[in-house]
Amino acid sequence: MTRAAGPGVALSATTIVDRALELAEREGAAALSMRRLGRELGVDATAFYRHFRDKDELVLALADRTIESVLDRLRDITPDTGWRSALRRIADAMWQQAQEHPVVFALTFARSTGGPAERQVVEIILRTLQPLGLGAAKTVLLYRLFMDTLLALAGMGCTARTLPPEIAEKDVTAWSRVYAALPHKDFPATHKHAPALIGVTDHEIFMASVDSLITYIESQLA
Amino acid sequence: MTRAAGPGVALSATTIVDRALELAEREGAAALSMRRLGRELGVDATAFYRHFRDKDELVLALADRTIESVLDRLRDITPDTGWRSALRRIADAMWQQAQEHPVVFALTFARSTGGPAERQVVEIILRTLQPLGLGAAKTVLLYRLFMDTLLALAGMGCTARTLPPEIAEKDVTAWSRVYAALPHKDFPATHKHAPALIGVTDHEIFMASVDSLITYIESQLA
DNA sequence: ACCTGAACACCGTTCAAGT
DNA sequence: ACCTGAACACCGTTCAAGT
Repeated sequence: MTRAAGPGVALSATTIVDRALELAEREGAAALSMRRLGRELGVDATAFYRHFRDKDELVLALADRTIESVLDRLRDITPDTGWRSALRRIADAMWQQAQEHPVVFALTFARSTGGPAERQVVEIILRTLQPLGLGAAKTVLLYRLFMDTLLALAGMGCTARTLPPEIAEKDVTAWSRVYAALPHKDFPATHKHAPALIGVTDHEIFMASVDSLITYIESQLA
Repeated sequence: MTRAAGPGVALSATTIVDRALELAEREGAAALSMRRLGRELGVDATAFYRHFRDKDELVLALADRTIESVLDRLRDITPDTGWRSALRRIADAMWQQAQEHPVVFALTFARSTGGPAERQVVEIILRTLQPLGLGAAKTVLLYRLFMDTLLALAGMGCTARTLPPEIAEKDVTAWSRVYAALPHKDFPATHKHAPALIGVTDHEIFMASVDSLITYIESQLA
């Protein structure tokens, strides 16, 4: 019989999320189709609809699953952890999530799952900012600034890194092909800085952003 | 005859970009299909392939087209414009681009077009940062930090705003439905701040980010 | 030189039928 | 209660044929 995902393993939401996560990260977002996932699970493509309303619900479930590992990395943050270290640990955990699950991160960084893991992460970050005594309006603005900036930066990086191979190639080489070749005459600044620009890594930028955000929050304390 | 896009208007790359841009922004990314675009232009879906290699090349052409209006808004920046005002004008122009062409912005903010408009914008921003005398390494890092942060923030916003209607609805209401309803007992910080969090706008965040980036660049001058 | 249209190999999703 | 499989309404792209 070819019905189940394995001997004695009944199809369930958890099994589907497990396999879908592995499939997406292994073969890219394009491979995350119902027919492909059904093959992976040994069931018909449409069996899926007994467990999820639609594909988007699965994608959000994948996101919440990857947020669980973020949550694990934040467990040792206590009320005694300084807010700077706490924010750095949160940023680190987001960066790691993006590196480990770039396909799902690219698919969902602009979304809200509303799931259990996401809720807990939100609570932890708000608890970090709350004691700064900035007042409600400033606290929520800085929360959004911090979260949105880092989610967006990491998400943009994952989007670029997980483009279909042919397209990714073209994009990555845009700087070395076109920008490095621009003439000094009309593009003096680009001509001068293109070589160095190619060398800047996403991680450097992300870390500079964390520094910049922490500096900005400090400036708001006065 | 139904061959041409209009009386005397032959099919050309420019005509295709015009119509595709209008179609995408009017009806969303899902409407930007070859068959739909062909109908719009009054030609067969596959006539397109006489003018572009593939759909991705069209998408990048749409991006470069929307960057032209950014360029127009930066024309009055001169060597005499202070770097702070210049960066603010650049940020404003990017924000406007995102508001006017959210669908194309969402599709391409993580990409490099390598096109003529993009090249000129890059040159203008590098010319703004170059005179600060930060040295090559710091100049390129701050260039990437400034550009990537603002592109990513605006792009994430456009992605959220241009989701298919059913999905967008679910996402937008996640905060008001789930977060505002979390109990004080387990989620005291979220319970307290959820109402205010719902009210923070993308534009406030974007402007706070511009402030934060300029402050950070200032701190690097010392 | 450029466009057509059939065709290929895919999508997400619905629904009646099976067990 | 859950899964199957045909079917529907789509995709992007290729290629031989038309003009």
